[in-house]
Amino acid sequence: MTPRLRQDAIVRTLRRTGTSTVDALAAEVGASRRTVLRDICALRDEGFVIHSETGRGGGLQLDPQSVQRAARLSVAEVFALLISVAAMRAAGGLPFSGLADAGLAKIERSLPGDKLRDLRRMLDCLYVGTLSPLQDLSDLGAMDPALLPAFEPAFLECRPLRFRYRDAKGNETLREVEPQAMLILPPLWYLVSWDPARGDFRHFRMDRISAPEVTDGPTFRRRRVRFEDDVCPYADLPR
Amino acid sequence: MTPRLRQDAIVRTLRRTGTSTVDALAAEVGASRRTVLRDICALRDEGFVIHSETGRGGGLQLDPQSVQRAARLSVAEVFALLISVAAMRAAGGLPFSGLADAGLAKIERSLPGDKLRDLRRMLDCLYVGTLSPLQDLSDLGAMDPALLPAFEPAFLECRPLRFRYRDAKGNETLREVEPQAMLILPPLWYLVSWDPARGDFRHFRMDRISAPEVTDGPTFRRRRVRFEDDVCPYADLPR
DNA sequence: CTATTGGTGCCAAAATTTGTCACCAAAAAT
DNA sequence: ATTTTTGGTGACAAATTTTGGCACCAATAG
Repeated sequence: MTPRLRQDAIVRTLRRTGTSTVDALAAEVGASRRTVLRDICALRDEGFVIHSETGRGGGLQLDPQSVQRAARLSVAEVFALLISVAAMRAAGGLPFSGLADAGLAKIERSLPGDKLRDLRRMLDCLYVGTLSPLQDLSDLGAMDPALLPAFEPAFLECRPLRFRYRDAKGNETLREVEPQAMLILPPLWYLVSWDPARGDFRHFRMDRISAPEVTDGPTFRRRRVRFEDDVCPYADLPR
Repeated sequence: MTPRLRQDAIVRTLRRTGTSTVDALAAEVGASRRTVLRDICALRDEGFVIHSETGRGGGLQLDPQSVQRAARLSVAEVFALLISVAAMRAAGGLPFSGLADAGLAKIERSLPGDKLRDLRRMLDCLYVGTLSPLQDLSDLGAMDPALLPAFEPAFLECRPLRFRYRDAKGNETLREVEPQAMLILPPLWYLVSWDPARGDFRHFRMDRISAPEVTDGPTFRRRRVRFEDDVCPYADLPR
């Protein structure tokens, strides 16, 4: 009898009997009192609420509401969580990143096949690198608060995005591009876009974008993006 | 690495790569060929449909329609995910942070009351601020790779932590403190600790800590931490 | 005070998991 | 036809995890 199976048996018994003592459970599942207590502990760690009362007439009781409602996340939500973990890792050590990955793995694994395909397609649009071109923090501007509300739907729904861009020399231009991917070179975020007017890819630092607007033009198709050397799609990173 | 985690990693890799050989999987998850084959066997027993083909160009392939199961996250895992989202927000705009928060909210809601209280208590140990004291990226050192494996259990289990600390002037001292909280002032991470020898709180920049060790001393109790002005517990932030 | 019941720490025994090695079978390349 | 690549099996010792047993604490009810 594996630990996992025994724990399932304990949950089932508790659901059936309502209240039960540790010793009764031990007899039921054919394990020692000590092992059952350890299992109770493990189940509580996993989120089951198990009330306990000492003394005569006491025992263990499983809160019927604690049956974990599976958190059903949308693909975009899982993607968003992945982004933040990926970005933090790229920025250097992230405390508890191992645990965060374990959690994400569980979530990913709970996604049905078709949603997983969607997620993978989105992950192909996320690139991370470690070498930041930025050496002086004072050069890091604030992101236009209007950017995210426009960028997010444009990126998710493959709609062209129009904005003003201020390049390194301070020149401002008006752009209308297809947001194809995101590149993270901490602490900078880049929008990797296909520029139809120029027939080529262009990178835009997100903190230099202003007055963004989702156009009502037709949706575009995703293209294969190419980078050099130390930049790789997040999906290909070993985890 | 426990069998369960390794099997999760194998499923993720197979989903990511489409087709993969046993040896590639073994290298990826850092286990022997034999172990991977055993894991494949176990996964098949659990209901995953994994096609295989011998000979050149052969390999393993996971049927994308394979089972899904509810994601049961532990409190520590949820905490870890929260940290990375919190850190990214603090570092400035995070694309899709709204979605990430929505996802986290769903996960949180799926946690039963008890575990939610635990999570809240952990969140009280997480502080974020926006003003970084750092203006020159060259001053940002690399975190000691040994830090996280020592810090994480010390923080989670309330065990004292011993380490060498190099202050701003370059002086090295040996410390033994109680890790009470984490403070994020991107891109810096601080360990907020109670120093029993000095009877006061002290902040330590994580990238200046070296040779960390969890002591086998008694566990400590969490204390109320106080900060000024623009630093607040993550739990108090509107979300 | 005593009996009952949950809960923890510790340690050695038991069970399981893992790595290594030899070897088989099928398919593709030569 | 032979070699190479790739999945798969069996066996056994080493490493790791799980388990049982024990002593003991805390709370509660009679």
